[in-house]
Amino acid sequence: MNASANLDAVFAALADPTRRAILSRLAEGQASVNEIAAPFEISQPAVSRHLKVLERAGLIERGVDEQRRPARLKAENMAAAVDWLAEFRAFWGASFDQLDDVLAQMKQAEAKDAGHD
Amino acid sequence: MNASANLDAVFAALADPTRRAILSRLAEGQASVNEIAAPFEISQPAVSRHLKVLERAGLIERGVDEQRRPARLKAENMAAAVDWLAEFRAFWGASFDQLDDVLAQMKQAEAKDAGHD
DNA sequence: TTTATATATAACTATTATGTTATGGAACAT
DNA sequence: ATGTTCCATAACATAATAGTTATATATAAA
Repeated sequence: MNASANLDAVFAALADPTRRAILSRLAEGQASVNEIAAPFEISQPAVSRHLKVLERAGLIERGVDEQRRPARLKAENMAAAVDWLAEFRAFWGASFDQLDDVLAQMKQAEAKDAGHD
Repeated sequence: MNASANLDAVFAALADPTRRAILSRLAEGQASVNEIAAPFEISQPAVSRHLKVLERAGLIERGVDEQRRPARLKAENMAAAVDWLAEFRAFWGASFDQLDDVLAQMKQAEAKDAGHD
């Protein structure tokens, strides 16, 4: 609901390398918990909890497939994060005039939940 | 040094609303610790520690001005964060074909430290 | 030299995060 | 019915985070 609290959750979720790796994995397609956990050395419950963090941040969605609870990417909140970071594009050292256009499109496309911090 | 560890620090730093507000403040120009602390209800030591977190994440630099240690924005690592997030632009729901061009420019502009993740 | 200002650090507390192992429960297979 | 697979949750240990107050340090001013 609160945009700032949402950004808290999104950035906090992205701060963990395991969770970023999970998101990269999900960019290739949805996957079950065991499929997601396979490449990591941590336990399955630990992965389940990472998935819960990602879900609370709105970065993934869960589904139902027999016993499985596949996770799939839901990247809109990444756009919100980029949107916040875009405030600082003038400080990135390069010329990002075009980015303004892109962000304008983004705001239009996201006209669903407008307000942002 | 390590790009992934760097992203850990950057995203973790961005996960706190006080720190995001500090960065927004610094986008208007460098400021001393007391100037930065003024709008907040937390103590000065707390602000000093937030600044240390931002500095370790490479998001600010400190200067010297008599007794003051002014902080100023250093946004390159924000670009690194956006760069990572850009992997997922295809999932943002809109068409961001132009973003590819922007990112290409970004990579060129950042030809200083190339490797990411 | 003493005092004031600006900031950092130390010591402490409370909360949150991340991992573990053990176990529970749902859905499927036999 | 029983076992197997898949996942979640409970209970716990440890570490990191974020805040506090008290104090130290550096520079400037009187």
